[in-house]
Amino acid sequence: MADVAKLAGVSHQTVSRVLNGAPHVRPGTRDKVLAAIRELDYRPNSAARALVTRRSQTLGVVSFASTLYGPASMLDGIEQAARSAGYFVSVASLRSLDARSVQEAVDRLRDQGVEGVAVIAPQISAVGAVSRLSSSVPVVAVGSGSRSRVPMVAVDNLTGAAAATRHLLDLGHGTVHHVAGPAGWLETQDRLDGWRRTLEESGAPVPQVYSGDWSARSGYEAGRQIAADPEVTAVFCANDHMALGLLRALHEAGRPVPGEISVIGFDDIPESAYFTPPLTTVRQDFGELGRRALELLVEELAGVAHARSHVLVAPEMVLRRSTGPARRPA
Amino acid sequence: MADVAKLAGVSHQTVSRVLNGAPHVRPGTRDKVLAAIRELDYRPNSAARALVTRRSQTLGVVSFASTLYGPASMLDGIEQAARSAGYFVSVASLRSLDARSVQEAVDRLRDQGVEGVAVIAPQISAVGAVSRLSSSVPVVAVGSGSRSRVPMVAVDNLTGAAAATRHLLDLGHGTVHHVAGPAGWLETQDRLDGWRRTLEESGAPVPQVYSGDWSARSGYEAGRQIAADPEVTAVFCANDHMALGLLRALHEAGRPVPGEISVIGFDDIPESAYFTPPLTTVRQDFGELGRRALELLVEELAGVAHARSHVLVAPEMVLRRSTGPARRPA
DNA sequence: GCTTGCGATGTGAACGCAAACAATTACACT
DNA sequence: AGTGTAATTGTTTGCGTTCACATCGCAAGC
Repeated sequence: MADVAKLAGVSHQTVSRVLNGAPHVRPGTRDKVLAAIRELDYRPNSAARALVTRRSQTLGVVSFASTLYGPASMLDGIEQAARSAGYFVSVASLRSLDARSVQEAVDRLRDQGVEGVAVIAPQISAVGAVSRLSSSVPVVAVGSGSRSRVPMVAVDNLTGAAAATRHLLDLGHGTVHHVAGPAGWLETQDRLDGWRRTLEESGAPVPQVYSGDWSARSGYEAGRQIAADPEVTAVFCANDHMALGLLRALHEAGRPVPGEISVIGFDDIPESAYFTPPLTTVRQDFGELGRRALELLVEELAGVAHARSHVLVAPEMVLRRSTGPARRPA
Repeated sequence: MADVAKLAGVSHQTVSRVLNGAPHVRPGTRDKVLAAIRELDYRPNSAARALVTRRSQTLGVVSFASTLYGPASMLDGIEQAARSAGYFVSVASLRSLDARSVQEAVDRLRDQGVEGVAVIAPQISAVGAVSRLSSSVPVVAVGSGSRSRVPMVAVDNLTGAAAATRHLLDLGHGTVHHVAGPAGWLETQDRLDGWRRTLEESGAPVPQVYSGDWSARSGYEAGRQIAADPEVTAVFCANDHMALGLLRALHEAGRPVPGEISVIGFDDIPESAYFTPPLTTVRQDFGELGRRALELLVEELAGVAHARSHVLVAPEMVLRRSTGPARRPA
C-alpha cells in the first residue's frame, strides 16, 4: 500500500480511503490512486484488514453428509448468497454426528475467525450442540425442522408430509404406509408426524413404520418387506432415494406401481422424474433454502432486530406416475 | 495474549512459543501457560497470525455444478484431506463457465489470501483460464482429464471407457453406441476417445454419437431416439444419470434391458445399484480423487520438487444386470 | 481583512501476533 | 573456580491496515 501511495503521490491513508469508498476524496486524487493500484497490480491484504477491523468477511458452514443432493444444494445456495453479500465461505463437513465432532468443527471455524455460522446438519443432536455456542457467534440452521432455539430456515416438512399422505388417501387408499428416515433427524420426525397426524385425522389406521437411512439401499430393504405384505397399497417414502430402492424392490417382486401400490417420495431430486415409473414427490427447493438461510444470517450480523427467526418454506407436490387410484376391492 | 502472559507470569513470546510448540520451553512453564490459556478461554487471533506469518492456512476450491454427485463428493474429499493437513477450505462455486467467471472466482480467492487452489471444473475452458494464474498461487485440477498444464488428479477416463466398451463387445455385441457428455468437458472427450478407439481396434463400426448434458433428462431424450433404432443392442452412457434417463426411455418404448439392449454407465453413483435394472457401470471414487488432489496441492505448497504432477486413478468396472449377451441374430 | 467551517489530506497510533535478536540461567567440563 | 555451551526466557520490531486525530486550504460570513 505504501508503494501505491508513493506512486500516486498521496498518503497511505488516502489510498485506504479510495479502497473503502470513503467520502471526501477528490475525483482527481481518486483516479491517480486507482491508476497506481492498477499499475502495481496491488491487492489489499485481507489479513491486515481483518486484524484491524475485526471482521473477517468470512462465514462458516458446517455440513453433514454433504455428498447428498440436499446438503450439496443448500451449500451451493449458501455460497451463492454469501458471495453476493460480500462474504467468503469456509466449510467444515462432518463425518460423524456426535456432539464432540460438531463442537470441534464449530471451534475450528471460530478459531478461523468466521463472523457467523450456518449449520446444515439436520440432526437433533447437532442443533443442540450448536445452539450452545450461539452466544459467541451468530448461527443459523438450514433445513432443520422447527424445534431448535437457533434461528432457522426449513421446508415445512409437516405440511409436505401431510399433503403427500392426503394425496394418497384422496386417491382412495385405505391407509398409507411410511418409510421413515433415520432416527435423530428433524426431517424424519416432522415427516413422520405429518403423516401420522393426517392418517389420524382421516380415521385411517396407522400402520407400522419402516425405517431407513435415506439411502436407496435402505429403501430397497424396506421394499422387500412391503412387497411381501398384500395389505399395502400406498407408501409414502421420506425421501426420493429410498423411494428409488422401494420401486426397485417392488418391481423385482412383481408388484406393479402404481397398479398395485402407489409410491410417493420427498425432495424431488432431478432424477426422480426418470425413475421407473416417474416418481410423484414433494419438492423442496434446497438452493432457495440455503439462500434464505444466508440472508437470515446476514441480517443477524447486521443486527437487524430479529425480524423473523424461523422461516418456513412451503413445499410443493409434484404429481407423476407412481401414484394412482386404489384398486376397488373385489 | 498479553493477558495470558501476565496471568502465567511470563512474556507474551513464551506464550507464543507454547502455542506453536516451539522447543526449549520448560514443562513447568508450559503448564502454567496452558493453564492460563484455559482459564481465560484464550483464542489466538488467526488474522494477526496470518498477517505476520504470511500464511493463511486456507486453501481455495473453485467448483462448478457443485450440486452434482461427483463435484460434491470431490469437494467433500478435499475438505476432509485439507482439514487433516491443517488447512481451512474456502469455496467459490461457479454458475457459469466463461473465462471471466473463473477468473473472478480465483481472484476472489486470492484476495482472500488462500495459499493454493483446487479446481473442480473439468471444462477445457476453465482449466485454461486457471492455468494462467498458476504463477501467483499453486493450483491443482481435480478430475479434469489429462491435457492441462496444471498438475491434476483424475480418473483414467480413457481406460474406463475402453473397459466399458470392451465389456460390451466381449458380450458379443456387434458394436456399441455412445451417449456422450456435453462438449467442452474433458471427461466427455476422454470417454469418447476411449470408446472410439476400442471400437476401432476391434474393427467394429463406429456409430453416430448421441450427446447429452449429464442430466437424466438428456439421457432420456437420447434414449427415445435409440429406442427407435432397431440396430442398437448396446449403449455406453458417459455417466449414470444419463443412463437412468436412457433406461426410462427404453422401458417406455418396450425395449427390455438387457434383453434387447445392454446399457453401461459411468461413475457408479450410489443409486445406480437400484435402477431398473441395476446398472452396470464404471466406478470412480470421487472422494479419493479429492483427497489425492489435496495431497498433491499440499506437496506443491511444501515445495516438494514436483514429484508427480499428473495422477491417474484407475477406475473399476462394476457388473450389474443392465448388460448381457447380445441376442443371436435369428 | 479576519474569523469560521468544512472539504481534503496527512500523521501517528494500534490491531495481535511471530521473528530476530538479546539476555539470563543452568550445567558440564577443564 | 573459570569457561563455554546450550537451554530458557525476555525485548524489540514490523507485518499491512484502519482509526482517531491533526493539519491545511479555501470560500463564505461579518
